[in-house]
Amino acid sequence: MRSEGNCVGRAVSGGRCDACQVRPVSVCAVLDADELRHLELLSQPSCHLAKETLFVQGEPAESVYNITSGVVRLYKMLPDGRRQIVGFALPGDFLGLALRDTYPFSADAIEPVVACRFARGAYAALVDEKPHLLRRLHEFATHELTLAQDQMMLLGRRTAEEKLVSFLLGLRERWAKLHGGKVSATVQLPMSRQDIADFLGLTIETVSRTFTRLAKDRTLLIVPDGVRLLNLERMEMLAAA
Amino acid sequence: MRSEGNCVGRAVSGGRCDACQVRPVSVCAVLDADELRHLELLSQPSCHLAKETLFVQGEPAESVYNITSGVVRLYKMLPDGRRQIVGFALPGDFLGLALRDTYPFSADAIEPVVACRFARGAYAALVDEKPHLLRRLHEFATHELTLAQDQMMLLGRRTAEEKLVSFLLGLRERWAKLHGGKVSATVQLPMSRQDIADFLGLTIETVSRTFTRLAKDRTLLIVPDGVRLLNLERMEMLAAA
DNA sequence: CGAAGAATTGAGTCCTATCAAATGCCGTGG
DNA sequence: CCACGGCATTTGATAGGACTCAATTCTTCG
Repeated sequence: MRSEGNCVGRAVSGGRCDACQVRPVSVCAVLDADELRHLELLSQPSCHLAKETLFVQGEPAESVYNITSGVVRLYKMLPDGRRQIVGFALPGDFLGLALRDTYPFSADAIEPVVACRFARGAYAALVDEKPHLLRRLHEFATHELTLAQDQMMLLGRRTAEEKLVSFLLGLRERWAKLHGGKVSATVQLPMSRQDIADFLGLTIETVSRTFTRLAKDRTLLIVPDGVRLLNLERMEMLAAA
Repeated sequence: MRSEGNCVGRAVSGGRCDACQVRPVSVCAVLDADELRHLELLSQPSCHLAKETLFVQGEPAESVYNITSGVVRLYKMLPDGRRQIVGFALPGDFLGLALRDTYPFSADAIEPVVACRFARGAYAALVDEKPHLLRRLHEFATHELTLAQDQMMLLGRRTAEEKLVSFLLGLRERWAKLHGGKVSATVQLPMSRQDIADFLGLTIETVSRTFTRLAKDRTLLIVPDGVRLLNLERMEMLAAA
């Protein structure tokens, strides 16, 4: 039982690729004006409230999504309730890279999310006739794979403190790319402590304690909805170590 | 300092796609006879002794590889020596899916390995003119991504026993695919205990103790270079849990 | 047969998890 | 405006699973 994710009122996005803020960093960046017009015809704006589910692991993958704003958590669950977040999708990210028939993980909006939604079949057909689009999808997929392998290193071999610091630096990097390369000392954290814990393979208590310790160190400052990084050098040491 | 990986004597493989045992399960399965002949011209047989390094993380990616026999470990290291194995490449697997300019991880042969090696540039050029080959690479990449995400769940949220059992069942599945779907109760383990530990985010002692416990349980039997699964039902319970 | 590496086993410790309680935050409604 | 309730987060006390260090034992192979 969840909303279909249609935007209230008129189409907010999806019909307006030429004005799209995230196009340069998203899959669509490789399409020319003609192709964009074609894409617009296929796209449906899709808006989601915070905590709303976009799709559930194992369900038939009817749609693929291009996130235009907001953050989405992607996760897998074990039958006993243990959860592993496999990634956070930021604006510009694409959900459904595999174009497979069922979703390999669940996804829900962490904050209000706007996305371009496409019927998977139609999108796959477009990809079939546009090799450069396929090429782009492949680049995105292999980039995701690299991130996943880095995360394996993090989950398997790093301490709680290293995990948290690496996470913050990695997120900072991703926000910077979205903001035209401008890095900020403040890292926005729209996700909860529990989400962070489930991403890093820790408990919420350990995440909280580690934040507190780093704050006492003056390594960072906890601010509303984020952290301000005070000692970048030390953090980069910890993340590299 | 490592051998160039040229096979001793005449070309053993790489020039004989039509006789290739792993072609049906590998990337090349989508190529027709003409394309295979073209591919043969580009391919260079590449043989590697046990423990030999194929390539090192960060190096310029001169070659891509199609494994025809043997097992390769793929891993990342931290400056202080901690290691995370991000995957084991089996016959049919492709190394260099991303076609990027540097290798994102290191690779070495666990046992004697034979592979088809291609200059990355030439292979990329071929991919550019054969969209169905790109499509195939993309399928492989997204499959790898799914495996990586499953591994994230394993590393972040499973206990030592669950990790080991999931690993054994997963490997059994992969061997079965290679052997035409015939599953065997015995799982070959060409990798060392240390390799298994570094794949599962454990220490060698914990791996060893967990094996011993499962053997005392009569859940499995430790045999030379592998294990025989005695209580599949119990193992599947543990892996699902 | 003997050396070297791999694997196992044992004892003790530590990092992170667990359980529990207190505090902080925020939107609602009196 | 402020009290209240519900949820998120922090903090505290304790426990436990996996790690570390150390010593055998088992394999392999010259």
